[in-house]
Amino acid sequence: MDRTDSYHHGALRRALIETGLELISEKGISGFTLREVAKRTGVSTAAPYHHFKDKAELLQAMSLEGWRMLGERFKVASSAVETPSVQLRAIGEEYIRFAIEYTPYFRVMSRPDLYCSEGIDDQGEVTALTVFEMLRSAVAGCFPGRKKDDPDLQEMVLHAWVMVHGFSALWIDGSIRGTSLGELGIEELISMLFRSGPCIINGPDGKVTIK
Amino acid sequence: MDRTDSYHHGALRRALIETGLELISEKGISGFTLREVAKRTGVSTAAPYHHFKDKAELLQAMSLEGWRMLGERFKVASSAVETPSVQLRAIGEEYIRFAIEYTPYFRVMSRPDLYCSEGIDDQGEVTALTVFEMLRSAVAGCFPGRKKDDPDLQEMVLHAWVMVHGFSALWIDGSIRGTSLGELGIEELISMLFRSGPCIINGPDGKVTIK
DNA sequence: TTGCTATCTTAGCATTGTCAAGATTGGGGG
DNA sequence: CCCCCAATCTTGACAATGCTAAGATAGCAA
Repeated sequence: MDRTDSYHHGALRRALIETGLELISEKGISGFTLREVAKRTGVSTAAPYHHFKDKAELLQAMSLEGWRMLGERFKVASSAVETPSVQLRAIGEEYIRFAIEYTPYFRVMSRPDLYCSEGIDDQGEVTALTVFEMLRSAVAGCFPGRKKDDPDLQEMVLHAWVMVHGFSALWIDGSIRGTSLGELGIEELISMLFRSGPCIINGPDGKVTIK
Repeated sequence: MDRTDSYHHGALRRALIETGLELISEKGISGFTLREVAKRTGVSTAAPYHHFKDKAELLQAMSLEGWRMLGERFKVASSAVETPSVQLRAIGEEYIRFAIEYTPYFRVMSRPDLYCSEGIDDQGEVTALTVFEMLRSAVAGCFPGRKKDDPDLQEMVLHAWVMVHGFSALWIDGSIRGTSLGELGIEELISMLFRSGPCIINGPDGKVTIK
């Protein structure tokens, strides 16, 4: 075998990340193996350790890249000159479409337990926080004049985040497909998610009404 | 060592499930190891294989038990003689509180990839579906007279599910704690989640308004 | 007691994460 | 032009893990 194949001249790091994502795409997170990644990339078992401290650090690198990509998408969606609420919706959709289109990234990003040892000053966290901030400011744009800690604003952020994340997680795990909702197409489900038809309204005093 | 200790006389299965949940509670899913479970239960490495085909089957058993428990909770919440919308909210809260109180169960339940090989006729699926059906009928109770495939009804089911699941997932992973929302207490967040303050309304034609 | 069945153990193999020590590469200084 | 050095990669090994085959042991029944 030609030995120069196994010399990536500084590009191994990149190659490992990409191969890793492919592997996850094929076999899921539990099928993600450092040795397999190395083998597929054409290097020895120990080669990855010259670029990543351990398996967790590779995963963290992939996650970090994912957050950066999602951040970029958010930025593009926000920069479109439209009303704030349209931007917010675009951002929400972006979250979901990212999860579907770049599922391996999303899978890693949603498993902080795999690479945040004590979760303190993880750089991935920072990027995730950045993305969260973008969502938050998108919501804030819809409510000009409200302070940062306005309850209504926080509520909207929570709602938005929880919805897009919940949907993404359930969808890529195939949980939705198994139910009666699975008969609907993905596009239909997405637009359904952002629609506001009848709605249960829970008053602060526990009073509940239906609009 | 007293040998009779290692003989569980038919109760090993139970013991393995419980020890397994403890392990997950301590070290998370990635720290869940058949050998460690066996050791903690006081049996040999191979003992679990007389009760479960493999690691996946143990996880499936735990998941199944979790879904049953959640189903029970749903039933209790539903049986309270109140208005349907109050019941629906109770069920939603139940989902979240279950995830918080029985986190190890919830972690397994949200990882179907770990025990659904080809996901076809998994018995765990069935129980999960049962629970989904309970949620769906709770929503349906709020809209009497609507057919099962009524779009509004489906929309509400989707909203409800996605919200409680999204919140639960983000919360137990600690993702919320890292953000500005993390300053709020869990009770505050939960009631915030079920409140309906201002709301972005996306018309079917793409028109967006804020209420 | 004797033998049967359910249950558990011992021993071992393949895979994986990780590390130590050595080999290989390519570019820069002589 | 050649040789050396730092970066990069490999070999070989160990411990932990999932899993299996073969044998041992417990408790029950006749």
